[in-house]
Amino acid sequence: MRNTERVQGLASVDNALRILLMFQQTPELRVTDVARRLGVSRSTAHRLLTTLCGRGLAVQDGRTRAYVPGRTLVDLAHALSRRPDLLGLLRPHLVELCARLGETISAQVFQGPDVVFVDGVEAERVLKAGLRTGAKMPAYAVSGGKAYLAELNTAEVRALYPRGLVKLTSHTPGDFEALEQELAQVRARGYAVNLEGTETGLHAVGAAVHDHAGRAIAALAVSAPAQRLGPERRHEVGASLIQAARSVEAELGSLQ
Amino acid sequence: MRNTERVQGLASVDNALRILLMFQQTPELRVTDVARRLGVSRSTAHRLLTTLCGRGLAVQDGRTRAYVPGRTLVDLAHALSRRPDLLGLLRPHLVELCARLGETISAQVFQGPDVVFVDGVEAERVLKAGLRTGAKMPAYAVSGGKAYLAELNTAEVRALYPRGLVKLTSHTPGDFEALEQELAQVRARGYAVNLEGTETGLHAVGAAVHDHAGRAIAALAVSAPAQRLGPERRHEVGASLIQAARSVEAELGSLQ
DNA sequence: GCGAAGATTCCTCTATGCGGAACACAGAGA
DNA sequence: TCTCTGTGTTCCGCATAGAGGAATCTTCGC
Repeated sequence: MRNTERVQGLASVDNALRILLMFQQTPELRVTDVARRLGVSRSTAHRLLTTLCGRGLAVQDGRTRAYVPGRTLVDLAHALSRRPDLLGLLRPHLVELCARLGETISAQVFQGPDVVFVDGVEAERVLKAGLRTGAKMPAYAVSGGKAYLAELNTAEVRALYPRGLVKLTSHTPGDFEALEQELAQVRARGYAVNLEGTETGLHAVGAAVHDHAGRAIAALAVSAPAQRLGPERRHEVGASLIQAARSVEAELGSLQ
Repeated sequence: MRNTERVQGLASVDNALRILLMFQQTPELRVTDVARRLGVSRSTAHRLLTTLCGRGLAVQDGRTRAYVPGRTLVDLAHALSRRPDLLGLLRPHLVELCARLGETISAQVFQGPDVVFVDGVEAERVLKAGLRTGAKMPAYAVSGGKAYLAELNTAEVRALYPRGLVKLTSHTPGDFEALEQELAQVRARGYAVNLEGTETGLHAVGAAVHDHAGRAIAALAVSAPAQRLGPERRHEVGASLIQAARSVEAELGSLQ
């Protein structure tokens, strides 16, 4: 495995999933192209493709020998799109916010001490924050996570990190005192900010989304190059995120 | 790997794909359930699920700890469903034929000497032929494949099987003489039949679908228990398949 | 608080997935 | 028609990636 692409979990499985995702941009895939893009041998690429064919997720065109998406893949998608869910509710808001604010926007959900990036829409500028969909990070290092932690009391926050905090950059809060100061500011402002907490040069603003019982269940976050997210802009973005969160919550409420 | 389920290609990849397909019937998956259904250990199931999460194809609900489909999976599906293709054209015909004839219907494409089952709709009766989507079989052993071979000349057919034919059941044609007799009948009738050629007790009828240049590019086939596909019924089904094939061809022609 | 069930982590082991090479196939050009 | 090149497929040997088991952690119900 000489591939330098980030691998999450099982490498063989990850490569097969990447082939599926290639179908979004490339309707027809060739063994040689797949091998090159994955950084694997042709025989490996062939094995992966034939495995996908075995479950009807891909099919080979007998004339051109290229591989195209199989019906089972589309059927799966149709079955899923019939189920409204939180992610489905969030999506149009992500799109609208990205268009209005001109910055990359992401949706995050909480998993114990971490947040997971579950969706996002990328800004269309050349210099922009990229998407982290699928990534998991400590909540205290991410704006959406801070918005969540601000709704817990001190003991609850400490219980999430029994071994203390680990700084990702020099700006990440490194102990509970620093984190509590930040969370107090989040509570006062209504939105959270993250100034180079996960990556140098990157700023972010986040606001929590609540369920009908008032518990934070997700967060909306805008991330951008630091020079584009000064104090005034952050306040403007924060207000937009809070407004969007309230809209999502209203839609969630109407589903109960 | 103690799993007895058919494995196509890489076992680890196949298991991950099966998890994706589980989302069609089961909106939320638990590690323990996935492990049981795949026949693997819980740690393996957990590894597979976290790999899916790494590419945004699944996401874990932080509160319930169950895994649900991720946005990337649905986005992929939506991107694919925006592309009309042969499979897309065939689908409504498969659904209509299945409803009208009351039997399992499948779409097959050709790959050299074989056919691949690329789509299908299963009859709603208790006793019925199952779907073979994803499976590859010798063309001479399958009704859709015979419909295709009937449009080749003798030399072309022989060139596809340089090592001769292999009987799958006692009814599969075992040499070129027997096969040519069958293909002559296909040409006379306009549709192909397969009487227990791949499985004892199973009969099938197939007809080829052509592109604008008149080349067979796919086949529609009805398969059913032998007692339900006597000579008269086969003729009726054959006529319906030919009619549907002509409709698909008209729609294909309108796309040129 | 306790026990049971389920999820996660980590270690060891081996068989599965990998790459390389040979072969098969297809197309283009002479 | 033949040759060459590019691409897809098959097969073999190898070692490491993936699997299972056990310990640990987490959650839930009583």
